[in-house]
Amino acid sequence: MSESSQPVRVRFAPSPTGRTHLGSGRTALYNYLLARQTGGQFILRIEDTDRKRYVPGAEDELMQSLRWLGLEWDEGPDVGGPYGPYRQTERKEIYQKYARQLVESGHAYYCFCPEPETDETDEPWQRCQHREDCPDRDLPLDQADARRSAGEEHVIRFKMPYEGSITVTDAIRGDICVENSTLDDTILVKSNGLPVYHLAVVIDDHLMEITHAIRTSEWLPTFPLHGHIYKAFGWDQPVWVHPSIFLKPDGKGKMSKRDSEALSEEGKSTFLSDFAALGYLPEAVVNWMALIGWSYDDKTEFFTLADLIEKFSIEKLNPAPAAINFSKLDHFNGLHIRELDTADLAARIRPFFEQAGYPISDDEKLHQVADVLKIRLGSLAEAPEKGGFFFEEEVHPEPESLVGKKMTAAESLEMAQRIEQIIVSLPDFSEETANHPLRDLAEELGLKAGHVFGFLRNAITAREVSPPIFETMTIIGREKVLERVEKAILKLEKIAEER
RNA sequence: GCCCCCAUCGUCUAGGGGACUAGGACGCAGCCCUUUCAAGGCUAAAACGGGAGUUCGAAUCUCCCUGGGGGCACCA
Repeated sequence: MSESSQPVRVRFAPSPTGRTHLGSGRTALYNYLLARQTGGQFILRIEDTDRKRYVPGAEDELMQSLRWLGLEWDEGPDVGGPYGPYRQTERKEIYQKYARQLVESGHAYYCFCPEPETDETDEPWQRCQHREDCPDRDLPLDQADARRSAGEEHVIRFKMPYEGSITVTDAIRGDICVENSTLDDTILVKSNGLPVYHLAVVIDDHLMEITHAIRTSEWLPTFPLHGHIYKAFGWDQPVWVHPSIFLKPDGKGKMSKRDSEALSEEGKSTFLSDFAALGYLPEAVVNWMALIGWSYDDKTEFFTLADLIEKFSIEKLNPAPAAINFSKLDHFNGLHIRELDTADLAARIRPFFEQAGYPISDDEKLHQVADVLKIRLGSLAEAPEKGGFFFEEEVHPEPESLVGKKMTAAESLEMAQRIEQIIVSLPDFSEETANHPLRDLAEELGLKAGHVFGFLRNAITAREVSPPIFETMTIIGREKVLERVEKAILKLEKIAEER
């Protein structure tokens, strides 16, 4: 509770180049938590300066995903705010003005070198690194301006000092010192006039008065460059925080497109917009991803968003890369499902039943089903599979499943008939009234209670596993129970005859 | 190849010189509960990468090695 008790201004700044990933979700989450914890602002900024990779619709998908997680932003392209515009392509003039300032102060230069052939060098490090070999690096500004106004194509490059070193500071790693000789004259403004990330991020963070910049450790290699740009402008830097990246479940490298595709084939995903359909609660996803690279103490793992807002701290961020673990997500999903109140759960499983072809008309029944399913659901998507029979008009058990273990069909038939009699004869049908008579029946016939209940389970649900049979029968109702038991008896009669 | 980051059970982690016979969680195995399945409870197996230092004392500090990860675009 040191620096973070002052209201922060943080931003989540994705580029709309594809679907939103789990890793982005976590970065957004951490930003959000810090903002809410300190009463500061959470800003959404769209970094869309790469027109080639721009994907229409990505921005909508992104915003929907963040809102699904519950991460509402205070300023952004759709909600506006006093520091807009919040879409970088709409800030082009701003960048050009500051880039020019950098050139005039001698920290950057116009470079007229043609773009190198996109030669098929597989190794990125073999490409032109553009340092001493650039003839334009020390071109007098008036000459450069003349060539520009003559329409000559150019970019603006940062003029990296040949000597010396720079130290930048990451909140979770400490100081990072790099020799300038290992750095490049990186392009700041492309020939189309749009800035690259390195320039835009510095200018925007400064102008938007960002106090804490949280981004993944992929940015560590270019962090020193950003330090140089800040220095060139003479601006103060925000507190930099670089949570480490997520590794694939096997811990070998970060997720690639191929990996994502492989995951979706096993019914998993790292795309935020997939989790809802897979039956995951946003509460669980939030809990899960918060804990990949961050921890609170040595025992607490269950967190709501509100808990996280209260407990999150930069100090407890782990600098090491972390593998994602889907079984842990399943675990958290189960925990959060069980935390839901029944009406809430009912509302959340309803679409899954409907999508599976079970039209739900009886709200009271849905509520009862939700109640009984609550401790059995690892995911909302399992609801139809585990409770679909509650909504089926008829059920079709395998005849053989009605024959008890180590019992003959005739014995099973007799048992079934006696069960039916009991259910019919009861003045009032409930667990209290039916339990003992049914158990007594088992004893009388020299059977185990499991035989009786097993038969009922198969007859009524047409499956081997179900919620406890009395709860199940109560929901289905005595009338329907009897109907299904009678049908089961018919099947048993048939089997018994054939033998 | 060059630069940067990192290093505790299979995985996520607690730990920041003595409280460590290294704790928790997931998963896994067993047991209990039990009409099935779960949920819940209990138990087990499971880790400080290696080597030098510093220190009375190192999982904790330093260095080297090894290993892992990231980056090296007119992408972010």
